[in-house]
Amino acid sequence: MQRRLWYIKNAALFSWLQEEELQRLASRSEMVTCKKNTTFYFAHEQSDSIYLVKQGRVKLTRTSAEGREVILDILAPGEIFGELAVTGEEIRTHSAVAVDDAMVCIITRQEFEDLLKRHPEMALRVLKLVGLRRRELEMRLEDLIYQPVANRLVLTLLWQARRHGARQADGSINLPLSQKDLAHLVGASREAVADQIAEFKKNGLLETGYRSLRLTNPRGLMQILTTEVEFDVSELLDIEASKP
Amino acid sequence: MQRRLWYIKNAALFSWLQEEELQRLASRSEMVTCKKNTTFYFAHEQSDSIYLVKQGRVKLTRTSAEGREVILDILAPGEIFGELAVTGEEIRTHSAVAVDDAMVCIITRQEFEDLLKRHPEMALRVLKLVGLRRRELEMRLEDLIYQPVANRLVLTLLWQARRHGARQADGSINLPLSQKDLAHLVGASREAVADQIAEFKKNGLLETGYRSLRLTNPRGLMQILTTEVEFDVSELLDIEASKP
DNA sequence: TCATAAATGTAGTACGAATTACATTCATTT
DNA sequence: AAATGAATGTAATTCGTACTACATTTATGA
Repeated sequence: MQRRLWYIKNAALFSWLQEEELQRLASRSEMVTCKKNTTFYFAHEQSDSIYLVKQGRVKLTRTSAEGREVILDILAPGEIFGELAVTGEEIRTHSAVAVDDAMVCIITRQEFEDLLKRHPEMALRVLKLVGLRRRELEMRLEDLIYQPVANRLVLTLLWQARRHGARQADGSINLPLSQKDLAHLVGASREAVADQIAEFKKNGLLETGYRSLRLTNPRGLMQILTTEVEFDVSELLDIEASKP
Repeated sequence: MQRRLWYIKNAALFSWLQEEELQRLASRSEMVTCKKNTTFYFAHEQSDSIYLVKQGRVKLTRTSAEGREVILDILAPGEIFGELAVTGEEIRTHSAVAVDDAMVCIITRQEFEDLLKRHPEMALRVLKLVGLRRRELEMRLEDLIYQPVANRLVLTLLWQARRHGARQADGSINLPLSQKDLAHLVGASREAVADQIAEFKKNGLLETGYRSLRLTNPRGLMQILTTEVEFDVSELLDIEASKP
């Protein structure tokens, strides 16, 4: 219970609430452990709860009838999902898979809606969240239409690096991602992604591991874009933004 | 002023407000005419207002640095856009073009935020709107990755038919859309779309006109999908759902 | 009303990326 | 510790669709 409180308090969406509300949420929420690689949130089920990631990473996916997967996002502790339940979504359109052993906190939609009623500011915050994710999607849609796999891959790598990358002392960034997941994030075949990775490796931009990558030269990866693409990606990599 | 009030009252997002609020909105909003094919809302500008379409159709687009266009949506009277301004968007990511001679109503973000504060329920409604559009985007993202142009085109035609199609007495549906716009909605080249249209025409599924299409057999178009795709699209065409 | 620009129709070519097919390496489990 | 399955690396082939290039039709406005 104390841990639950701690986790809720540390989620950006809830941190601003008064102690009393936090207590209430903590006491009314459910805490669940999810073993690595298990799906614990299923599309086509009733959209009746909101989830908060407490430990481990969680992969949000859409799976087509033919079994083809799109990864919408990979969430880190402190992030929430399932929030579409309060936007009129009756039936879930996503599934969620634990990428690592994970822990999530489940808040019923009812409870969350009550919270929204008590704190109108919360609706604003959820609105910002949904809006932000929508803008991200619009960007990906555009890239998907107009960018070749190489560019999309770079964008995805930098995006993921920013969200989950572990910065090493030497400036390289570790990314715990399989090529398959990467492909589903990029919207390309696993092989096409592997080919590109091999290419980048040859050019000294990254090193490969089992279910992981190591970006040894993130800045170099960025160059690939700026020569072929016109938009500003510097915000994707906010590392060492002010170096001599 | 009376007309402004009438228009606002007839927008789903505002219709539930009390007369007093409607009056207030009407008096504080600005009404603007936009000639056909003019852009009147620009990406990269400050996100400082919300728009309501009153007359004509409005095309919402994203344009890349290289000038490539994606059409996010085509709006009809009563629909709003620019609502991302209240989701933390500082700078607009869309542009808006009048497809026909159009009229729009402009509400400042400040005014809209005040409205949100006075009516917490409004935040919920905007949330639903943004959430709905996000879900639509996710669907398109998936289609873009896994569906060939033919299927995406059919889906787009049925989607647009539902939103803007003028049903004729004989059951056919008129779609006022150029092939170029269609291509930008589908996420394909103009030529690829033209080829598919020619194919559908040959099979008696539609007829072509200048800047317009006529779906003579919407149900037949749907068949194309159900044989090759697995998901349920019947909701896209809610016409004659209950026929003998 | 004629000129100009935009939209449409079609065909050929080129290219990117999916698909198919394995061989190899690595992790997990019993 | 061996066995099984997953992840990776790579190559050959096929396929879809973008690109290029016009010819034709239709609208628009000078």
